[in-house]
This record gives sequence, structure tokens and C-alpha cells, in this order.
Amino acid sequence: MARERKFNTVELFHEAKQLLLQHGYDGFTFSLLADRMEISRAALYKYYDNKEKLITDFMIYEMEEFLHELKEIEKLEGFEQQFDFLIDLIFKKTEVHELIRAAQQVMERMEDAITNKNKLEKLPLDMYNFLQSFILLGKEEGKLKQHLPDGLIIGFILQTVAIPNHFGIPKAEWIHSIKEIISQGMFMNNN
Amino acid sequence: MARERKFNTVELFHEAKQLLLQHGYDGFTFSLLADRMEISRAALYKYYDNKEKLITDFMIYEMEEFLHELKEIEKLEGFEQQFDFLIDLIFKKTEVHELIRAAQQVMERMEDAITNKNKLEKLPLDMYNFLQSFILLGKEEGKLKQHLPDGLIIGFILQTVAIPNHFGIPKAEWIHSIKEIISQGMFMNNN
DNA sequence: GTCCAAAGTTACATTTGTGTCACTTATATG
DNA sequence: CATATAAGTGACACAAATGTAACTTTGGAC
Repeated sequence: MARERKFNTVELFHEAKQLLLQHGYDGFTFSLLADRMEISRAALYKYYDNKEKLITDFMIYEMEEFLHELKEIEKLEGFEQQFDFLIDLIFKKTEVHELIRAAQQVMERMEDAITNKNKLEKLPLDMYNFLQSFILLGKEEGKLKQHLPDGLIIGFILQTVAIPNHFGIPKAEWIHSIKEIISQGMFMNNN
Repeated sequence: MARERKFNTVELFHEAKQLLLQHGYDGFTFSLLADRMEISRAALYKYYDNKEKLITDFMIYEMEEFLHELKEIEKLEGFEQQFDFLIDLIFKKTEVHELIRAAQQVMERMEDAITNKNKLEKLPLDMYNFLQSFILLGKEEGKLKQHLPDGLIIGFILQTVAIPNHFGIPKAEWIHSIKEIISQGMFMNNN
């Protein structure tokens, strides 16, 4: 009983992601977004009170999706299979990491929109906590070194995705080498 | 034969760095910077034509300083000493990495200011090339695995600085564990 | 002490973004 | 086919950033 919508949330979030990755929080504007969507700027205000609301809604959506895919890890048996799955997932969803970074920026300037703030603060920790059971499995199976802090192990793995491949090493070799360094290190064993 | 300056380039770049790290390229403004320096905005235009010029000048300064400190590495004998020096330097100058990231953002929007553009594109590569002789030494001494791509080894080491320490693990333990993972990996050797 | 040149400021025009409101348009339903 | 209603637009007032130009201040040289 009303007119058809010109865009949906998935499209909107897709364009928002591009802009956020390109310009960061401060460079993200409703004008840019509206232009890309080929709608008027005012139309965006029908759905989101302001920039903060839109961005936080988007980030929550994005992180929840990542977390959802991540939960598939539980279906795999044994630490080494889970390890491979995790690395591959991280490289499939390269951006989530940058977005978590951007999320910090947003939170610094958030007084209101408390609902979202709570959710947004909780999600990265949820992810870390969820991954901790994966780390625990690795330590129980005697695969991971006991004395390394869980937080570092998780952070280390997640961070590898951001290593810039300046010399254009082929993706397969790149990921393979990263797995090797993470697991066995870059030193020879001849000391 | 003229009036005394209220600020010097070092102060200026110091404040610029804070702002850039906090707000990124898009959120960096002359107003913010002038406020912090307690000078008028217009005074900045006496020295820099625009935002791009100031930021690129600053980045070149910052990277050159890092490169200069990095060159001290040549005075050290043997790969392992150099390895320790490099890790410590990276953790001392945590921000350089984020700045290199921000530099990419700037370059995308640079048509003019060609002089700076060339210099700015060159510097990260200079750093990589310089570090390659360090990698070469490691491989020659039989300390580093021959088959790992140089670019990955360098990138990997530089990237560790950005791992977020969400759980506040003490700095000494943190850095020590990172060195261990880089060199020996996080897996046990019992496979 | 005068005077020049560089340092700094104030004030203005322009542009870009924000948020709001009155308005128009499309369409499912009766 | 009439109409209620959500979707979308255009236009306004306000705020903030940019770049420039005319102005004032300072301090060393003569």
C-alpha cells in the first residue's frame, strides 16, 4: 500500500562499506553515499537519524555476519582443520579488520546512540571470546604453545591479513607462507 | 630582521601527527591544527599552500626520520642482534606504520604537488629495499628460511606492531612473545 | 629613531556538509 | 478508480572548512 523502495539495506551497506574503507569515518558523508545509491540525500534521513546511526548499524551488521560465518568452525573436527578454516575465512573477509579499527574511531565520539554503543563494544569481545575456545582446543591437543597469551595468538592470526603485498606475490604462495610463519616461525631450526 | 616565529616545524609536525592518527586524512583540518598550536589558521597558509602540501611534507619528514634511525642497524654485527634491534625500533616508533597507511589515502587524491608525490611513493620502497639486505644477511647466515619471500618477512615483522593488546598484557611479555612467534611459530614441535 | 621584511591576525567569499520540513509520486487495497 | 500511506525530492537555515587579501605587529639593520 505504498510505493516501491529504490534500494535495500544490503545495497546500502555495501556502498557504505566502500566509502568507509576509502575515506574513513571523518570522510564518510551522506552526500557521497546518496550519490552512489542514486537517491536523494534526504531519503537517507528517512531511515537513519544521522551518520553515526547509519555507520554503527552497518558495523553491527557486518560484524554479526562475520561472527555467524565464524561459528561454522565448530563443525570441524580437530585443531588443525579449524586453523586452516580460520585463516581462509580471514582472507575471504579481509575488510572486517579495518572496520573494527574504524569502529574504535566512532566510539570515541559517541555520547548518545547508547543502544548501538553497547552492542558495538560487545561484538569484538564476543569474537575474541568465541575464538578462545579454538585456542583452548589447540592447547589441549598439545598443538599450540601453552605459555603464549591467548589474546596475542588471536590478534596475531587476525593481523596477518593486513600485511601489504607490495611485490605482488601470488595469493596461494602468500597464504601458504603466512600459515608456515604463524605455525613454525621464520627461523631455521638449526640453532 | 623580522619578527620571531611563534612555532617551529618540529612542534607543527608533532601536533599534525596527533591529529592525523586521531582523525585520519579526511578529518584533519587547518582549524584543528591552528587551535592546538595557538596560532591563527591563516598563519599556516604562510608556510603551506594547502592541507595536502602540509601533510605530505610531514609524512616525508617522518619516514625519513624512521629510515635514518633504521640505518643504525648496519652498525650491528650478525643477524640476531639486528633482528632484536629492528623489533625494538618498530615498537618504539609504532605510528610510522599507520602513517604509511594514511599516505596511501593521500596519494589517491593527489593530482598536483607532483614533487612530493614522487618522494612519498619512493620512501616506503626505500625502506623495504634497505631491509632486504638485513633479510639477505639472515638467509646467508642460515638463520632465516630460504624459501620465504623477502617481502613477506619484512611485512610480517612490521605488521606485528599493530596487533591490538585488548587484554593489556604487559609490554615486556608482549614483545617477547611476539619475537618467539615470529622466529619459532606458535605451534609445538611435536608433530 | 626610522623603516623594511617577515610573522601573524582579522575579515570575507566560497564551498561543502548537516538536519528538517513541506511537498510530490507511486502503488496496494478496498 | 479513489485514496491512504510510505517512498522519495527540493529547498532552506545553519555550521564548518577552505583559501585569499588587506591589515597590524615585531624586531634587526642602517
